Amino acid sequence: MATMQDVARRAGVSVSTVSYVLTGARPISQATRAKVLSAMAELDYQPNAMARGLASRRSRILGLLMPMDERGLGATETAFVTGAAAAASAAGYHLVLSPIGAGEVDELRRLASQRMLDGALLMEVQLDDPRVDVLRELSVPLVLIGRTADTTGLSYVDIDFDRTVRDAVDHLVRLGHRRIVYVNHSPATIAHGYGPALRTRDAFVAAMSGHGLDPLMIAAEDSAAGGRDALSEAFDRAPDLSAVLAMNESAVFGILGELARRGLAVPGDVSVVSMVTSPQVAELATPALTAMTSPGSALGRIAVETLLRHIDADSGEIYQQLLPCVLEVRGSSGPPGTAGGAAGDGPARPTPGRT
Amino acid sequence: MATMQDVARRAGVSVSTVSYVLTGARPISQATRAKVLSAMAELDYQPNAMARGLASRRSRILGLLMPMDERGLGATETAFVTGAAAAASAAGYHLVLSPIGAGEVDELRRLASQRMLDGALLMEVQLDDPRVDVLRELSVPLVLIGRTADTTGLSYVDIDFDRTVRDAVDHLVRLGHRRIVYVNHSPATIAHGYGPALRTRDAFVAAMSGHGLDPLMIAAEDSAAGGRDALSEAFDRAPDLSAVLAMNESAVFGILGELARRGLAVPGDVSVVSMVTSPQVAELATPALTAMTSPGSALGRIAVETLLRHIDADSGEIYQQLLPCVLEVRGSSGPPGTAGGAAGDGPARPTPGRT
DNA sequence: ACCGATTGTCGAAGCGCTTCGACTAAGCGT
DNA sequence: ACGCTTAGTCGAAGCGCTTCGACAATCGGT
Repeated sequence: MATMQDVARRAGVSVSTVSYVLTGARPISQATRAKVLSAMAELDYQPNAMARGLASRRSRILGLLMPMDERGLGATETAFVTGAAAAASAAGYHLVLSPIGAGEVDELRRLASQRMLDGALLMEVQLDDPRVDVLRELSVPLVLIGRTADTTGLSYVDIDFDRTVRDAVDHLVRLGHRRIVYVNHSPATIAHGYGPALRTRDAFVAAMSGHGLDPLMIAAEDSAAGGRDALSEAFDRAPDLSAVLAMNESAVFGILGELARRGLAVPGDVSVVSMVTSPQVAELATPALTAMTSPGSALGRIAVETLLRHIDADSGEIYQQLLPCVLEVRGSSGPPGTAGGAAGDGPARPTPGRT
Repeated sequence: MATMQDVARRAGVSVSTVSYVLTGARPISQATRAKVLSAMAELDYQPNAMARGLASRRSRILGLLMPMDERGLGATETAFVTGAAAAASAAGYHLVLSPIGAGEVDELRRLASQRMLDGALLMEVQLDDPRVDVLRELSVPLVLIGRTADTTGLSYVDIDFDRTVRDAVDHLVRLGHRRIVYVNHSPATIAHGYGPALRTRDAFVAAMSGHGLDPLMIAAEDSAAGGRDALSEAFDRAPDLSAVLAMNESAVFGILGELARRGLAVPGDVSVVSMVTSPQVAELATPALTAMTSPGSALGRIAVETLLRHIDADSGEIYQQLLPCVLEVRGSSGPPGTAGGAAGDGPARPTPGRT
């Protein structure tokens, strides 16, 4: 392992000069810079991260605090991660993921108070997230992915649920649907104040009302069984329903199963649109699901850029940004009342869309 | 931020003594240790990771190199990660995940040659994985999750595919099935030499032969459509088939869809068993899938323990370990030829055009 | 009672880098 | 011509920790 000493010696300059070449903290002449760079290349020099971190009090590490619940990560999350990692890498930072949720605050405190993190991105943010307090206390810059209840003084990036729901409803209404039911997360989740569930609920009411339609929402457990039950309830309360908008990725499969059991065709009898769903999951269903695809990778990039802005210009300035999901029409939505016909991948009135 | 100086001063000892208390590198009397510890507590002291890393040439960071493909992470992977993180944390190490696949070798080289990693765990190992070469060259200890073609001198932990396939086949045979078809990954995947596909193929042949049965394998594309096609092919080649064993999580949903389309009940007409599938995914199907559940969390723990053994006793000793998936019987498997009656969720059979 | 080993502690020398102050040599306006 | 800023470089002082050698004190064993 070559050190900076070696490079300096070989280039015939002092170590501080080498350092300045690397960091750009002071002007260096073209000639010197060239000598230094070629010495580095010849020695295959790589700065030692620890030494650099110690001296500069900057680790060049960004933490991505990502709870890993049992149910795995959707493609949305992985897209987010890769987007974020690419952005970090481009800026000369490392992005390290740590499976730290609102529960494991201790581990976070360890990480942060050892001064390992220059900043942090929080995923799966709770309305009242203890991780925020820990990081603030240790004055580690942070950016939320999602939103806490009180976002004053906090930067975040999040999905624009209002816009997303509105676009989804518009899609169905434009196809001719009037009776649309919204299958949300479970009552418990809603009662617990889970942001996306609340925001989409309100957005759904607003969007439907805007079209002069009656907004019917049903809360479903996050499981296939929950979806089946939700669909039954939906038919009880609105026998004439022709479209389902589902927030709940697990329930969607139950909904489809129950629809099939009742001998109803998708989208001939009932159209189904899934929210915040990755293309990969959408393709699992038969027919493939028309869905609102989340802007995972863009969200990741923006989050990192925002965090970096905080880090190296730590004015108290804050940035709050929302990105909508984009509609991708696949086989599960079509005009109402065309049972037997429009099935499959049929011409469901293509809509421009894609990330 | 309190430093070690502060602690030493407050405890009335030298810094080296404080250090020895922390690292245990030399014996310290009970009395002194107590003084030091209480000084630490009072000052809320946390050692600075960078300084420690620089001085000791050990970062106490383990890298988990986890490719993040577009399709997201299964529950198996997340269980692995949490298991690994817990084990690392218990040993005083940090586990950082880096979305580094066989493609992004440069990023890995950066990470490793900056001496940031004390060791690495490689997920999604390819038969000939360039990451292994990079790490060896930089002499970073590593443990594979999975296996390369040549594992001499390499430690790994992996799923015991032989045992897993055998258990799955035994389950079906014991239920009375004779005609069992194995739906593997795609021909391309197999041709490319993907380990699990090859190993399960061979294990399937062995297991079936052991029962005096004819081993029929079909390679399916990794998609719902691939599953549908595979099932059609299966019926062409074995009209009397009564059970499907599927390796391919994406294809399973297509298989179920096609079964429903043909008006065949699961498990009344055909039993379906899924391999290496998480409970969460298994529950998505209707009926829920009987599946071989992978030992994700245990795998993670063992991998970390193995890696640590390498790190702090770097004899050339190697460890190679296999863990089987365990059978979890749900609704999709039952005795053959009991259409209408069988176990599971009951009459899941009518209705062309489900899912 | 004396030796060698062990236990317990300290001071000091780094680990490989950044960064501050100092210095030289130009370049500028006046 | 004068001081003054700016570009370009160097030496040295750390950053907060680990670890080595030294040394005093204690402890059997004979």
